[in-house]
Amino acid sequence: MPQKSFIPVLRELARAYQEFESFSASHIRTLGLTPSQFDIVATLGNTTGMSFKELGEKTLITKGTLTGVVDRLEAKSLVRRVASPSDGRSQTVQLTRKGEALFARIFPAHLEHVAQAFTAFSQADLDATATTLQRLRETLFAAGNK
Amino acid sequence: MPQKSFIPVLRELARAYQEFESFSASHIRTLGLTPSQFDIVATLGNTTGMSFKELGEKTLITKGTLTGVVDRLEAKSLVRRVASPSDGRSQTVQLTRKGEALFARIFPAHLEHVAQAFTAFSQADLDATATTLQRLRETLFAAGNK
DNA sequence: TGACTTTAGTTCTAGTTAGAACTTATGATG
DNA sequence: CATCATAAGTTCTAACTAGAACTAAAGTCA
Repeated sequence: MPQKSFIPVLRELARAYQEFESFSASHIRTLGLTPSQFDIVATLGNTTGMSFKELGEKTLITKGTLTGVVDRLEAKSLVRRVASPSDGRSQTVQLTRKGEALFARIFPAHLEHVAQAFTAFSQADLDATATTLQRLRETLFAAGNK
Repeated sequence: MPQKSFIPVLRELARAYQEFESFSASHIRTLGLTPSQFDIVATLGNTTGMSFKELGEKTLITKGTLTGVVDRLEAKSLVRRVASPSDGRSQTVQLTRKGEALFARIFPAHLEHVAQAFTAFSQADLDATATTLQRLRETLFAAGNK
């Protein structure tokens, strides 16, 4: 490994991520949700629901946190918990009618908002960037699990 | 902007960042600090101290949060607040003797830990990745401020 | 079947987080 | 100099966060 040249990579990774987060979050808040709540609604949209486990894997929210986020969405009548028929430990989380309506209204709007950030990127740029990030992620994953 | 091809970029960005965070944070916790506390100690190391404003810019921690993090480091006697002589509103945050000793002990150790994640990257890879991330960050920044 | 282990989700804790309102000090402008 | 706007930190609130301990339900295997 060459000296400490990985430090700029980490600095830029953190800055890029936080720049995106703040850009995205400020729009999401105007839609009446927190970023985590939006993630859950967006993930459940156009599905028949999924378990906490699956929802956590897709949104990168750990299970302890997820319980609370789903609680608050349930309090807003946007999602519901349904006991799994096949597994007595498992809950299926689904959008309610109201949740589906919200999803239909805000998800395209948010995508449109985020898309504006990428007007300067060509298709080739996007592909190359995704590939670079994927390699970085895989490297970090391997390091964390060895 | 070409369709929705920016979505994989965002997914990989979030996953890479979180992978790094969890890899880094689990090591930091074994050293007795939280990630935010470590960031502050690492930023203050080998300096004569800096204001909350400067500390916030370097660590990406917003001022409201920073007050609490510094409070807890002060409670551990790792940093101290010193009133700025030139600006009555400003506080300078410095490592104490104990904070400097901690910095000297854990900062190199953590760098070493993180370096292990990058053994598969050549110098050219690192440079290219940093450049890609920098461009992404600048694009997102421009979008957030227009 | 019975004992053991694993898994799904909840609960609890300490800490972080952003944003907004607030206090005090500084700077700018007439 | 007086007024007004800006800037630095603090405080407050609601929510998220990871991790660890816990409960209950499956799965494993002898």
